[in-house]
Amino acid sequence: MIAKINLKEQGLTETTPRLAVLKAMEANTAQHMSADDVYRYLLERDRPLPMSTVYRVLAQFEQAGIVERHSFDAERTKQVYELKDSEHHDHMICIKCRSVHEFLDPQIESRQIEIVENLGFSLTDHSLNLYGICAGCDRKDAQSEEAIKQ
Amino acid sequence: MIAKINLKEQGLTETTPRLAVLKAMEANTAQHMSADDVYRYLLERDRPLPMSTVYRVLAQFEQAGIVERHSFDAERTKQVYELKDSEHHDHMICIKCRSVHEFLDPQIESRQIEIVENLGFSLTDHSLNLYGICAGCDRKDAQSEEAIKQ
DNA sequence: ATACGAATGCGAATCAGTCGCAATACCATT
DNA sequence: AATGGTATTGCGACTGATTCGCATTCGTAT
Repeated sequence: MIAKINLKEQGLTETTPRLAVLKAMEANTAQHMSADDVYRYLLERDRPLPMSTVYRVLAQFEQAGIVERHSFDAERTKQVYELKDSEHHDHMICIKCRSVHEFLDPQIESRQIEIVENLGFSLTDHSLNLYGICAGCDRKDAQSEEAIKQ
Repeated sequence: MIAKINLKEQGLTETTPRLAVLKAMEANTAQHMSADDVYRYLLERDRPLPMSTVYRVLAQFEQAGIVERHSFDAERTKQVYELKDSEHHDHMICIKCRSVHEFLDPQIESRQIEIVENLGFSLTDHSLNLYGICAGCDRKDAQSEEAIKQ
């Protein structure tokens, strides 16, 4: 659960566009949203905002620590955003259905710190993305192979 | 050391542009090369190739498994390529000087597989990027702080 | 040498994201 | 509630990275 976010507390004045983008993000916590997703959500469910404003507001939110930006797709380099909950986590991305599963593994987390320290490097951030095929798509694959055999 | 690559063995006919790009990559194994780096290298040291061809050839190489494509920069989304040696490895990127250090940690590798298996997911690929400040830049930072104090 | 398909060169197009600037909205103050 | 000054927005034009379409050229098997 993500605590209700108050823009003023994050040092941002409350403007209509910012509230709209925040609402869009809060309404879609289940998925990672691209700027375009936010744009289309607002167009359909709310009041249209120009793309440039969507980008700007998302950048402001990122700076303020309200959202986190990721770039999952190994090929296409579209960026997506998610509301930042207190817990850091890594991502597992299904290359078939593009679904994203979040996880956190303490063992990996602590090992990363060890590696980095051994090299005199100071860690500010990291991203671990696992790409593969999720259980759901795997099942579907098996089914369609069945179908072909018949 | 990377084994000498033979284009024909990888299913690619030997053309002048492909050989040129391969040479450029082989001459710069120490760094990760962007399409633009390859373009400029050829312009200066060899014979110019149009950007579109550089991109095309790099894409062909990627498909053939000759190079690997990464996107390190968390913000800017420029892609870089490196010749694929047999060993997979992860990357540690200095956010100051942009230098990239490669590493491989068996503990993390095996833990990833465990995590994925527990979730019925089949792993095809992964990327682990650690961002921080390298020993060299850390030293420089400390020095300039000294300088300011004086 | 010839012919066929594959690969290239060229520029135009696309795609995601950013920028400059005039117009407007916030909000503290009267 | 009106006012003023700053922060934010809307608009369109722009950029940088990458891709595409298509006529031309090259590589290779005959």
